[in-house]
Amino acid sequence: MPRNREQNELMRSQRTEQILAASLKLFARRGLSATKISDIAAETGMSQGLIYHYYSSKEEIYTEIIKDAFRRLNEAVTILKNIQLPPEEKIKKAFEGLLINLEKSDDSARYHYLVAQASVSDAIPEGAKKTIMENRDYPYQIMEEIIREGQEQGTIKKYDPNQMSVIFWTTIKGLAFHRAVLGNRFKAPSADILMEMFI
Amino acid sequence: MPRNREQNELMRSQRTEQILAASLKLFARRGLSATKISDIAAETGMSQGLIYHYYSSKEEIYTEIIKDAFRRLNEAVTILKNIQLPPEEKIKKAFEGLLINLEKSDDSARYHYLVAQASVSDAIPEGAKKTIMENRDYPYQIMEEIIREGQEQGTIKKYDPNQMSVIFWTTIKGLAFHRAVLGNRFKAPSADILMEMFI
DNA sequence: GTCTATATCCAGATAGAC
DNA sequence: GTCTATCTGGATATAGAC
Repeated sequence: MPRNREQNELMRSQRTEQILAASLKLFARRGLSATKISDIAAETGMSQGLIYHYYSSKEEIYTEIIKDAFRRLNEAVTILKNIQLPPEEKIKKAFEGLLINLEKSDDSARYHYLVAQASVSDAIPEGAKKTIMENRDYPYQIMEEIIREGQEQGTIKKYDPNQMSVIFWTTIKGLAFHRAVLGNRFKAPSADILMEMFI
Repeated sequence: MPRNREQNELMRSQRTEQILAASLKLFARRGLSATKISDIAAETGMSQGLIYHYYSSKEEIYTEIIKDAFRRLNEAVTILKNIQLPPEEKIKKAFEGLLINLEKSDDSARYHYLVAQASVSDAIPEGAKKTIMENRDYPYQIMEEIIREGQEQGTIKKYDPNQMSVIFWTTIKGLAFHRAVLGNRFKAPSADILMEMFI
């Protein structure tokens, strides 16, 4: 009994989802080059050959995941930028949202950590490198703008806004790290502690 | 003209130094498995064969570097533990010392970042894994003790000391990350911003 | 779409000359 | 101690059957 077009597309998207999810997990834990296609196959329960039916190389999978990571991050950052709240509350909301995600979602921490790793490494595919170059400054810029605005209004401490933005994001990356080490034993710290640096 | 024993030992230690330095740089940037022995050879200017004269495998080099990293870190932490200063000033000194090192020394950031990476990865040699397991809690414990003491004396803010210790170290790791990305364009933030969380 | 079998290539490690 | 040449294993990617 032949499948129709919708069924085929559904299957295809399910398969690619599985591959991407398994690969994210493995790449975050072992890195690109220590992750074997056979690992991805084992993790998804597919054969090695079948992986190649959907992606032409390990690098292509990796690049796809990096793009996904920035899609998610940029979306969240843009929402933050546009939301109607005073600057100091934006920062609080951002911390809280990020920390909650970090605590409850394995994948959230994995994305953060993978991007961090990929940003440092020069042993990554060209496509991934390009995506990183094009996107990496955006979150820092937006946070810096928010901080500047708050400082003008007198609600945010008057340290160098660029430094403060760097601290905001490196704190998150550091915690994502820690989460990656501890797995779901990780308990996110209170956002209040972090907010002491800003208000 | 034959060399005497001291000259041989000097040469040996110079060679191993070179290999370790080059490997630290490469491992931090690309990870263990993406770093080839031929890369290390090229970076040191030695032949591939010569590397094997000093180390029996890539894993052995890696394990050695991880041990070095903890030797240095533990030494610094122990000094901090024993130095005669009130708790809040210990924390300040610790931040300042770590930030200055991060800014001026490539290797300092590399060690931090490499340990972070190694702590997450399960694709590392057994020996390295063991070293990490045995040492990773020590810095967190000491910092937590210092914080507890300061809280009893009323000089440090009264958030959960365990969370505060985690934040202390993850902040450093996050900044080491950032340093690894930016290289020597990195400008360390003021320790005062970070101290806002503690005093 | 999916699997098994296989070709190819490349990195790790060794051998042996100097 | 150092180099070049080589062996070997394992991972990527392909081919072809079902």
